[in-house]
Amino acid sequence: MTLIPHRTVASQLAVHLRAELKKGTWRGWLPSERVLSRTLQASRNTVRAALEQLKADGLIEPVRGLGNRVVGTAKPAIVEHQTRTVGVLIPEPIGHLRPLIALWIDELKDLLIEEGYRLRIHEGRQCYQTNPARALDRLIGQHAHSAWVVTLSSEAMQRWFARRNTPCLVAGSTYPDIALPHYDLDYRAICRHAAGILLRAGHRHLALLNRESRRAGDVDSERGFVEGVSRSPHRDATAVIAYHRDDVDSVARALRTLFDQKNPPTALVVSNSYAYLSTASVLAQRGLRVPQDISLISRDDDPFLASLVPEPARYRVDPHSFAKKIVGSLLQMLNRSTSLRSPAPLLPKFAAGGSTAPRQ
Amino acid sequence: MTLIPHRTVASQLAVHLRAELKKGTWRGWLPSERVLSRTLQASRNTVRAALEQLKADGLIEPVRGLGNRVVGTAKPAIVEHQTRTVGVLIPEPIGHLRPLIALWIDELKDLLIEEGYRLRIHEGRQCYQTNPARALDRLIGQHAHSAWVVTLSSEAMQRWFARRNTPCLVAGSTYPDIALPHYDLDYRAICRHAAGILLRAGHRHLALLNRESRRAGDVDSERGFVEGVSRSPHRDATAVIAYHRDDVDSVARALRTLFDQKNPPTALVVSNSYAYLSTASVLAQRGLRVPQDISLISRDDDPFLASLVPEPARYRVDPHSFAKKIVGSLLQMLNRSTSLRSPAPLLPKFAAGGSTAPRQ
DNA sequence: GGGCAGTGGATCTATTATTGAACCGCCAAC
DNA sequence: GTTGGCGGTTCAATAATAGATCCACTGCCC
Repeated sequence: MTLIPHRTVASQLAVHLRAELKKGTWRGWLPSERVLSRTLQASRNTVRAALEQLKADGLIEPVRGLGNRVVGTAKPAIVEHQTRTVGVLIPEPIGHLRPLIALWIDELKDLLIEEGYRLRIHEGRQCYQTNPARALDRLIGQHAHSAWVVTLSSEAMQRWFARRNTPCLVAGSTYPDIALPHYDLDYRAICRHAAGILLRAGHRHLALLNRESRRAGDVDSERGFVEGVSRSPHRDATAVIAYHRDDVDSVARALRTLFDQKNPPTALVVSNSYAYLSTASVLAQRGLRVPQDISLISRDDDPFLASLVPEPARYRVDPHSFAKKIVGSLLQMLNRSTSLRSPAPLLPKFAAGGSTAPRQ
Repeated sequence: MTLIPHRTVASQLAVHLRAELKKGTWRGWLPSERVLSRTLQASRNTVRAALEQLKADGLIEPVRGLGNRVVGTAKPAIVEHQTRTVGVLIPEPIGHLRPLIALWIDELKDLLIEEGYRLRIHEGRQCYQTNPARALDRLIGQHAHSAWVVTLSSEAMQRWFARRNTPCLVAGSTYPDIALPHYDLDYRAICRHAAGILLRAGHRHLALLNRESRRAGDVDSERGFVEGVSRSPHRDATAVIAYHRDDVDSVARALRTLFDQKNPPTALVVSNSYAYLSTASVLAQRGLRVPQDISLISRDDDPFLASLVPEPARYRVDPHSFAKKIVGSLLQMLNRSTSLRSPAPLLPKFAAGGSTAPRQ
């Protein structure tokens, strides 16, 4: 599999070269890249990719016009015997997270074990507060992981990690001007699409039920949702956004404010599958029926949604492929093969379900 | 460095598979190509390319419709328990299981790694059919695990394992005359308790929505439920049991037969949290309100239930302590220190929630 | 006997790694 | 200064791989 770096030719060459260096085959300067390319039976590009890894480890130092100088031989031993663990930062006990998140973290654990890494889960509620610096300092200082995977991260957390050179992968979206490697769903496109679906079904008063905390993904959602409505040909279409926290009551409150107004929405996009459950049951208590009285779309997926009647229209994600992308980026980062580009965000497939209907 | 492409993934896999074959990891038949592709993290095409090399070496012999047969019957290597792995047998992909089950399997994985064991998850739908002997023969024969953990097991499966001396722990209840070590919740006590709660609230027509498959835990539930009603001082109390499968439609059908009869129940115990979701939403569609029109209790717990309005009355379980019990029994079994007694079944705490009300 | 789920066999497309070849600016030596 | 070799960069073509979809075959269950 090409995503796993050590299976690529470049990484195999890097391993080989590291061994040769350690043996002391070359002192002073490496053979030129063109020569290496010939002796190692690989193209110069591939050799260069391998050399890049050695450079990142501080073993060699390329000098323009001269060659690759051998620098230090002490380092690699330390690199080898490093802990080889990866930390995952989550805000709550894993049992409280959404099942889909638990699933991909689980997959990530398996994939990393296969690669010789152990995954350590850190439930650090303090790191998710408004000023996380102290908590993060302590946590990251205490645990010498090879890399960190940060889930559900706040802007302050992302800024903190961006300032350090701790290897860090954001599982989720990043805020506009933060240059951290990240991987997430394309929430902007999702919500734009959801708005389009509802508008085409004849709805004109749409609402987005969004998390109050405004994580990057939520901001993107909002942006996409508003775009979807404002760029539509329907000039009479309106978009309202209501905010909720993670508890049931706040969802109920948000719904009350939405539906107690004069011109209540006829279609709702819910940004979170737990909130979808709350929404569906609160609407049922108010005597509103899905989809006859109101159409619902869930932005997030979770296995339990399949047990609802009607089945929620939602954007389906495969936790396995999500975990694979994450682990791919992670290993790339751990092997320092190249400077990491964030993979393109994932655009999940829309499953129509039965929770939307044309406006009556 | 040879010119033979040692560097392609396919060739690396071939090397790896050759080594595994020599070790005697698989006897008789190789795992199916699709399974190999998953465990080896490579596409089936690549796996097939690797298998082709083994075939050319005469190590395996593919049989259409059956699998890849191991030919070179060198010798049953004596490396029996060097593997130090534990197999978990589940009927569906882990993402389809209830989150709570996924959670304790996850915990189990962590705890076992700490003990030096690897957990291998086997999704064997065939092993859950009416006659699982063949599928089990093949699965258990193929994988030389130190022990097996069997979840959601049928009676036939338990009998199969009881006849062997394969170390096996049943995660769940056992059928009456089967002497396998097991650990589960005390479903009999739970359902007896649930019936008592509803009777004390004035309900007289109770129903239990139970799984059709009648696993041991479901049988216990039924027994406890009937006991709870029949032993009550209320002579006019009746207990009905309706059966459903694991799909939403069958739950809807079961509910229809319950509520279309002349004297419908006013209180319902649902044996499964997914079925609880289906039940709640079907009732909402019929215009019945919880708890005003009907009281509900969920026998099983799952995190997502907390997002429902009203919050379901249910029996709460801590997946961590459940996993610890399982791993405790398992390690006792693996170390063969003493003959294993099954730990006492767990009686979880009742959380009242808001889904029950006195009969109007 | 038919339906069904699982198997290897085969094929297709999209993505990615790798190749092989340009060209650039830099360096030291002639 | 010129020259040839060096690393740095880019590019298009190619090979490997992933991932999906069919097929024919097998055995089990109904």
